[in-house]
Amino acid sequence: MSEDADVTELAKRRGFFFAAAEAYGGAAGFYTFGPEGAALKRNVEAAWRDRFALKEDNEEIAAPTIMPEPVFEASGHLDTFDDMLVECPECGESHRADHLVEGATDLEDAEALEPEAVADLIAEHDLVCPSCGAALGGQDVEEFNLMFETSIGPGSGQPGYLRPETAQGIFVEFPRLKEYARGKLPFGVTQIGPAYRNEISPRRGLIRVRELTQAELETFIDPETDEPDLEKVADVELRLYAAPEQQADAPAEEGYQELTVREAVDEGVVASDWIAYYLGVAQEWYERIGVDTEQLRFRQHLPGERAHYAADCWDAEAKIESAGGDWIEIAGFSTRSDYDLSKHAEGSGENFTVFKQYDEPKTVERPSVDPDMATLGPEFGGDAGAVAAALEELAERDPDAFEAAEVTVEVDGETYTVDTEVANFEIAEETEAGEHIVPHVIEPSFGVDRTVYTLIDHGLQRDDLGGEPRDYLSFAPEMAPTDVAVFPLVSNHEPLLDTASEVVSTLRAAGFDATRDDSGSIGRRYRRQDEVGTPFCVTVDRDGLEDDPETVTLRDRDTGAQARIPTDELVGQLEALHAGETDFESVLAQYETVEPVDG
RNA sequence: GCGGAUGUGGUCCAGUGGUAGGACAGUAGCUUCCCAAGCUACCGGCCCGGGUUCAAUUCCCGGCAUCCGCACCA
Repeated sequence: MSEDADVTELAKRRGFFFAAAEAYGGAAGFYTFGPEGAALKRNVEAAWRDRFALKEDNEEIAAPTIMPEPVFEASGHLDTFDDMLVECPECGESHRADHLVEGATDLEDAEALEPEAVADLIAEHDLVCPSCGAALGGQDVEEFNLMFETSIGPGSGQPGYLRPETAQGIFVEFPRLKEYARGKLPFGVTQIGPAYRNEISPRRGLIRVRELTQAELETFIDPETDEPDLEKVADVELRLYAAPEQQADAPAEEGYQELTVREAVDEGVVASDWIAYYLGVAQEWYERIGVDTEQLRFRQHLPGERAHYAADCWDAEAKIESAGGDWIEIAGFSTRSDYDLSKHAEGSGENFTVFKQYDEPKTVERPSVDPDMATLGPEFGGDAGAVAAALEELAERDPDAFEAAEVTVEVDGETYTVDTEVANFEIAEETEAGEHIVPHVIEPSFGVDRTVYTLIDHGLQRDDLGGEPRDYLSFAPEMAPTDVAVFPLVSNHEPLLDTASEVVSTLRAAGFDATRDDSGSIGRRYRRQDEVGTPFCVTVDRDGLEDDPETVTLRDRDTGAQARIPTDELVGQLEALHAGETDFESVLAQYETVEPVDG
């Protein structure tokens, strides 16, 4: 992170990201990732997949981005994604109409009303503009649905929406996913992909966009028995900014609590063990991918801030210098309870439960009747069915009634008397092996684009090297768009060109994303790679060709230091560096170093 | 959506009622054996639409986009 370097300018010039469809004037809130940015994003996604799917033993799916309307009716997005705004005729400010009404009346869910009804309420209660005090009565209440609507199929078709979060694609498929998990909790399902929000006013480049990439994990648990393996992250240090501290009238820094995951749980700062667990996993992951942990914190949502589904929620926030030093949300960790699965069960009528086996089967006595319809039919005619049903109901409610010789039931005000024998009453012993429960959901949800932006912002450095200022991106080797660049020291000497080509081929065969550059001076080529964050450069020079065995120089991006290493040891060293098994210090200690010449 | 500012080669900027220049970047060549060197040449631009005008990149209107503030950000 560097104050005078411009992230947006670098991103455009070097192909990280830029406004989409600029040739046609563009559309706000849409960005294209250029070659460097797309590679960086791929690496972020791969690292996330490795940590949150592979290492956690969760399964990844790929659901459609468009779903039919009932999905979002059930999920609550159709209602709560609708913001009702009213504009002040005097000062022109817009306010949440539903919030104004809720503040002035007993209504708690004004959002569920029609806009016209809300406008009427505003007039009825003589509500005024909170900013300037002008009367708002008679102003139109406008509705903004933040979901992109489309229609499925020809003609008027079936209404559908682009998903506002990837999560719903997991929730609606729960009946299948639980089968795949063989009905056993806990299990987790991940998804990485785009989500769409028709923001009223996209701003600040990549930070608020209309199409974003989410990486989400839905962990399905039995809230009564399932515990996370807290030990794995118990000692990870977190910077926590809890709700009470945010409400205190003090600078943010004073409200921070630096606690380990274990301490956060023991002291009750983070109420849910599951959330604490994922905060720890996330902290480690952020360190791994190169987020500056000095610019990272976990902030608890204030009670009024939570999403419609969330019981408790913490955000990971990164401080972004290029966004004016603001803290921006880069991930959210929510306890969604059984909200989503219950809503989809209700909306679809399908089974969104899992069967929870008891440790010991329970034996219960269940009274039942099996009325002899051959007797009841002739006796009561068309009412026989209803009488049978009434007997069943009576058996559950009052089994003792069947101890008499006759039982009486009432159907539609009429009393029927039945011989107890005809009812075939008995008390059966039934064994219950378990019960059907709706799992609860713990959701870590990451914004991939914002993470990419954070890596660029935190990684961008400016220093002096060789007596000249330079900008470079200090990406972790695992994240860098290009793994290694190979240069012939000069471009007018055939053997150097040939050897450089061979080295590139060898590196590519070993799985590296290697690039080659022989245009311009060696210094210029180093700077080009520095600016896109390539961690290592290999230079083929004439001295090296004369060595036995042949050598090349290997340069470290951050320091410019160089080691002369045998060409056939290059792949091994780079693999170790890339995997974080060694660092450049060790490489320098192991080989002859090359003194850079200033100027 | 409101208010303000802005929109000129790839990038950052200057400038003009008679269609425009710099710096950096890029390409080719020469040079060059380790950190944005030099020389030569080249490539490349007035956001879009309408209006005023003999003539608009310039002035006016509208649109789109970007930045800042307000609101919004489930």
